[in-house]
Amino acid sequence: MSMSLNDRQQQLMTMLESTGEVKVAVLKETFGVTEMTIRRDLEKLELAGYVKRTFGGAILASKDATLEDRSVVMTDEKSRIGRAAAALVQENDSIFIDGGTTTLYVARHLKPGMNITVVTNALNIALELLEKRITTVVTGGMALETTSTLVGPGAAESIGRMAFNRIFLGATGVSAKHGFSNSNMYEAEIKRMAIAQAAEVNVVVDHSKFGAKELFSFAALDTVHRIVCDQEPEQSLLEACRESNVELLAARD
Amino acid sequence: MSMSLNDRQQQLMTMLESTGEVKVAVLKETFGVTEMTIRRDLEKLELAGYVKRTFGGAILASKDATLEDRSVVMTDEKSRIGRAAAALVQENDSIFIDGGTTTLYVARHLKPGMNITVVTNALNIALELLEKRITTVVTGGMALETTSTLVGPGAAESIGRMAFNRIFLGATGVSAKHGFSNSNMYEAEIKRMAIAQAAEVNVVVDHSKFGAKELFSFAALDTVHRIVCDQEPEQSLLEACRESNVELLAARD
DNA sequence: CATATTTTGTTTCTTCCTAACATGTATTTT
DNA sequence: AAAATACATGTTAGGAAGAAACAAAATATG
Repeated sequence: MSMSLNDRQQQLMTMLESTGEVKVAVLKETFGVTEMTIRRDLEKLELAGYVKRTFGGAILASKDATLEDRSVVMTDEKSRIGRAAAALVQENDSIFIDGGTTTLYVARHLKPGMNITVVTNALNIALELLEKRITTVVTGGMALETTSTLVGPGAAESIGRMAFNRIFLGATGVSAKHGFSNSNMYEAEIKRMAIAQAAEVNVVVDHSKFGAKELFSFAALDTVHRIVCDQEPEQSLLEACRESNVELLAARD
Repeated sequence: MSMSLNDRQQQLMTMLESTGEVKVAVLKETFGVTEMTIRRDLEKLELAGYVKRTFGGAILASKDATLEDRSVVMTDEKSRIGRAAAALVQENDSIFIDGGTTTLYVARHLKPGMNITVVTNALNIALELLEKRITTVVTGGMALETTSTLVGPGAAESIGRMAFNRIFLGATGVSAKHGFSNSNMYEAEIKRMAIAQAAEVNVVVDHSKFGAKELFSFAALDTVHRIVCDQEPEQSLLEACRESNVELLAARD
C-alpha cells in the first residue's frame, strides 16, 4: 500500500465531504471498478483515519479531524477559487451555479442571507444555500448518482425559461483548441443551456484541468467571460485566453 | 417498537458517549441478550438519529444528521408507517413521494437498488434515494427553507407532465368533512397537482393528524385510495372512510 | 383470569466483507 | 530488450453481519 492517496481515493474523499456518506455500490459505478477496489480504498482511508467504514459504505471519521490537514484533492485550491468567485456576486443578482465539486465551494463562500436568487441543478448545493438563507431555485431533472446533479430534458427545459446575469460552471477540461469540456454528456448539455441564458459566464477550475480535453465540449474558449482558477495556465493557453478576450482571475492567496 | 428509549438503550447510549464506539458482540455479552436484540436497539437509535451503525456495531451520529432527525416527534410511528407504505411499492412502479417528515420514512424503507422510478419535490428525500441507487427524478421549483421542499410554478409544471401509478403524500390534517389539509399553501398546491396525475393516491399520516383541519385543503376524503397510519382513527372518521371507500392501513406492528 | 401487546429469541436467507489467489500493468534491473 | 519486481485491480470462494419472518416468552391490560 502506497503512502499517498491516488486520484480515485482523493475524489472519493471529496465526494464524502460534500455528501457526508458514500456507498460501495455507488462508488463502484462512479469509478467503474469492482467493489473490491473500493473496499481496498476505504480500508486504506480508514487506516489513515480519514473515514469510518459502515455496512455498505463509509462516513467521515470525525468532525474535528476534517480540518485542513487532510490532503484531499485540491481542497485548498477549490476553496480559494470559490471565495474569489463568490466575491464577484452582487446584491440582487440572479445567478446559476452548476453542479460539481469546485462550484460547491462557490456556494459555500456566498454571504449568508444575501439578497440574491440562486438557481442550481445540484442537490447538495441547494441544501447548502438553504442553510445560508439564500433564495434557492432548483431545476428539475433526473438525478445522477455520482454528483447528485440534475440533468435531462426536465432540467434543460426549466433553465430555458430563465435568464441569469451571472453563471458559474465547472469543467473537467480546458484547452485552447477544444475549449471547455466535460466527461459527462448530460452535464455538458445543461452547461450549454445555462450559457445560452446567461449575461456573464464564469468557469471555475483548478489548474489540474488546464490542457485536458474531455469527450464532451460545451463551450468554445471565447464563449466565456472569465475563468476563475488558482494559478495561471501555461503560456499557450494563457495567450489563447488573451486572444479570446477571456479574463483570467487567479486566486493565488 | 416503543416511543421512548428503554433502560438498555439508554445505557447503550451512555457507553457510546464515553467510548465513541460500541460493538454488537460486546453489547450482547454486557446485557446478556441476543445479537438480534442489540441490532433492533441500534436500528431504532439510528432511525432516531442518535447513532450511525457500522459493520458490527455503531458510533455516535454526526452533528448535522442529528439536528434534523432528533427534533421530530413520533419517529417510531412514522417509521412503521414508512415501512408499511414502502411495502406497497411494486417493481417497475413510477411513484411520487411528497416532501415531509413522514414521507421521508417511506423513502428510507424502500429496498435499495429497486427497479422503480421515484419523483420527489424534496431535496433530502432525493439524496436518500440516490444512496439507495434508486432512479430519482426531482421536480423543479423554489426551495422552502423549513422542509427543503420544492414548490411554485416550476414544480407544478413539471409534475403536470408526468403520470404516476402510485403517490405518497403527507398531510397535517385529516378530517371527515374538511378532507386532507396542509398548513402551507404552496405545498398544498403541489399535492393537488400530484393527485391529478396519479392512478393511486396514498396519504401517510400518524394518528395525531386525525381530526385536525389546516387552512389549505388539498383533497376530499374520497379522492384518496388509501390512508397509511399507525393506528385507526376514532369512530366518526373511520365510518367516513368506509363510506368514501378509503382503505385504512394501520401499521400497528 | 384471559387476552392483548410488547419484547426477545430462532431460523432462514440475503448482503456485505475478507482472504487468497490470479491477472495485468508499470517500473526497475540486468 | 528481456526479466524481475512491485503495485493495482479483478476473481473466486467462504465466512460474518444483517434483515425478515415467525415463534416464544414476558409484560401489560381489561
